[in-house]
Amino acid sequence: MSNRLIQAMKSKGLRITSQRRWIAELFSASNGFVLPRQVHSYIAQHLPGVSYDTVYRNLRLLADLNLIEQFDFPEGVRFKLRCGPDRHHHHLICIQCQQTIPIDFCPLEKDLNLPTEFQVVSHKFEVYGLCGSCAAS
Amino acid sequence: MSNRLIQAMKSKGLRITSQRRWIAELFSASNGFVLPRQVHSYIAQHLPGVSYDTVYRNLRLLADLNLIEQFDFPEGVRFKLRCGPDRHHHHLICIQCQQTIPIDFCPLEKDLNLPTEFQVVSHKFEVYGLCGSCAAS
DNA sequence: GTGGATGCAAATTCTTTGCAAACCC
DNA sequence: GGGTTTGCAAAGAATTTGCATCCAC
Repeated sequence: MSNRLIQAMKSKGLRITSQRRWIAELFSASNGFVLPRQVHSYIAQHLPGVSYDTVYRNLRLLADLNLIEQFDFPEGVRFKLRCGPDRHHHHLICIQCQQTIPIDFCPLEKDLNLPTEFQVVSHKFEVYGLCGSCAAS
Repeated sequence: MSNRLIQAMKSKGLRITSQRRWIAELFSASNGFVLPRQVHSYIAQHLPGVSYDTVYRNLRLLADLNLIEQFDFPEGVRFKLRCGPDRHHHHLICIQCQQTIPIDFCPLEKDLNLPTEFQVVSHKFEVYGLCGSCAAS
């Protein structure tokens, strides 16, 4: 029950309510991107009566604290547990199940030949496709 | 007045209204990402009384027809003219003025060492930062 | 003339906010 | 107990839809 997210929340001084415990539970069990409404219906299975805005507020809070990662998909915003600070990496993202698979390759480590006057601040690199199990089915 | 977007709209069988002419004008004059409301206020300067939903509907339509590119920024969705079919490329994107600068480098042409069971469908690679003029000011 | 496009208004959906009651520490 | 968090309800914002009128072809 004391997963990484719970620990991180504690260290930020947040109170560990049952709602937050289940949010942490969900993100720890999945490495994919989920929609706010998916989070809410998951929590509601365990805590009937949980309000949508509590879930939403917590997702926003966790994203602001940089504990989860926010990502804008065409169907709307999705969240996933932020990867540990171990090593910079990117992801393969399954377009079917939103599962993510880390990859080590980073384009910015290559010789990009960028115009010198452009000051790089950040970058985004993702590969979309079908993961092994989604491709099989 | 007969820019690429206008031609593309004609070839899709769309009627060229003055609203659409100004939308085409805007996208042809800019290589950056613009918000729907920016598009609307630009059109409204030339066509007072143009409705927001007409602009919005047309942006959606052009995006569906793949003539403009939709992109989700934190402040909301933005659009820009789709690059010509000349050569696959990526962009530097200025986080200040949303200007884009094409770059030839494509990570997928490199040796990524992806897991073989993953079927790649598409990819995204963008570099964010400050363009020359924004960095100077 | 006719079907597609527009403008208006209202409906949906998504996201945010205020506040009293409930609960964690 | 005290300050956070929650649930409810309502406000805002973004996006979509219905429909009569208008206009490009």
